[in-house]
Amino acid sequence: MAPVAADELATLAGLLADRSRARFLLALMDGRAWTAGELATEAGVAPSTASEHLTRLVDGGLLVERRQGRHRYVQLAGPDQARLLEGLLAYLGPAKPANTLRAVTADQSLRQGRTCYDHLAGRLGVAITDTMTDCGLLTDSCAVTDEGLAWFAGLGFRPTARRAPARACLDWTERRSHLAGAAGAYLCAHLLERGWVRGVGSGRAVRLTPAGEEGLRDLLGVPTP
Amino acid sequence: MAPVAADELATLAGLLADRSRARFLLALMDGRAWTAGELATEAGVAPSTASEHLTRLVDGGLLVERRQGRHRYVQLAGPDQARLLEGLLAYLGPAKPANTLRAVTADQSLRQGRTCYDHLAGRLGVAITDTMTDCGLLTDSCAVTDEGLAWFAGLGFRPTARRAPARACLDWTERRSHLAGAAGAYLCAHLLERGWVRGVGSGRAVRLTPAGEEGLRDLLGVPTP
DNA sequence: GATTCACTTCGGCGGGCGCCGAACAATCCA
DNA sequence: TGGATTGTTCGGCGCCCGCCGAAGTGAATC
Repeated sequence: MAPVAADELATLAGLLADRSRARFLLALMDGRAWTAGELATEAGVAPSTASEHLTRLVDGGLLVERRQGRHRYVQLAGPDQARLLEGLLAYLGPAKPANTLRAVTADQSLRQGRTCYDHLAGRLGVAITDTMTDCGLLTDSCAVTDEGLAWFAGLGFRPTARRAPARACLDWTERRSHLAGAAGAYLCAHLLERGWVRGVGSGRAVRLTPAGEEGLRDLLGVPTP
Repeated sequence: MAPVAADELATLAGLLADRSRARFLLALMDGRAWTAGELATEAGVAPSTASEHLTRLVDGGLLVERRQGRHRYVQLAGPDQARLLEGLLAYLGPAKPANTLRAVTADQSLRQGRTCYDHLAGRLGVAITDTMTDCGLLTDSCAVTDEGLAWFAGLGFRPTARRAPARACLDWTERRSHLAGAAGAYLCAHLLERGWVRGVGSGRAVRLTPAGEEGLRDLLGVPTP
């Protein structure tokens, strides 16, 4: 077969084939920008080591960087890169049971609800997606219906030509699909801004606030997940 | 973040992060079983080298092997593994333009039609999928409609609980979805068996035969792609 | 039973990769 | 201006990995 494709595949995989770089990428799955130092701490390596890794990831196109003062902010390059990682995580399947109390509770809250690059995932994400499907706002495969388009317009969402308004993203803890794409990102940002969803701890875990529970019930008739 | 997930990701990526192993996997994307020797020739490495690579891929769960006499047959472990590779190839995007005549023609026929693990892809695969969608046999997102279920039943297809009857697979040359899953695999096998689709050369490339053109026109009203 | 064939195991070679600490550069703050 | 903070570059260390050829195993063939 075409050796060129094999080389590209091997090169791409090589970028991910390192414990430290993998930890960077997993951390960056929250969609936020991290500084080089934060990532070094996160992965437990020296700043110099992290710096070299980041250069490789940026050169490889997986990350984009923004220099600001004496900080180097780095972020997933875009939805394509997030999708790539999601696909790999979905293949690896649900994380194995954790063995320390701290890890267990962190794991629990992560399963309960989290951000997945720029949209909601975990039980919360799946529950919202299910309810929207029941309401006829989404099709079974997470496409936005006409009714759904009107609903999103009511929230202030305006679809663009550049990015698909909605797509299904396979949830790696629930093994079910949840809403992703531009509409999913908008919804997530909207709920965070309204304070209906709030971050838990420093990671990607999020939870529904009491106000959010009520608000979503009004908006969709969603039961507490 | 959970270091365990990072380690698993890095380990998995490490399996793919080698030119020779990547060539093996790409070759095995045709869904057939290859012998160790064939793969060694394909990748241009010594048999001993290939043997070691195959052991790693089997241990890593990407491949399954079957010993038969003095041959070691090896094959993609299943649809999950094929999906994983499809996802990576889709990220890499359409292959860059080839620069030798032989490569160009091989590339052309591959784009025209090919098997993708166990179903049809390329222009042919997308064209068949599109026509089936137009006929109301599939939804926009490659789910089988009730009408489609009846149509497939007429072909002798019997859905099982173990595998989803249909799903969308992103075509890495067309950048469009085509039909995959159990129904896609059945259709591909069916067309090959009837002689409506035939392999071109030794790779994954396939083309529609005159009989197939006529037969599909009867069955679906499909124009020549 | 001897030969051939497909594959595996082993030893050894070379190269690349990940890691660190030390020195350096750039920026912010007092 | 001087010192603290942040990140980068460089040299060097050690390890792992991919590769090969030679020798070995086991099955098929004659």
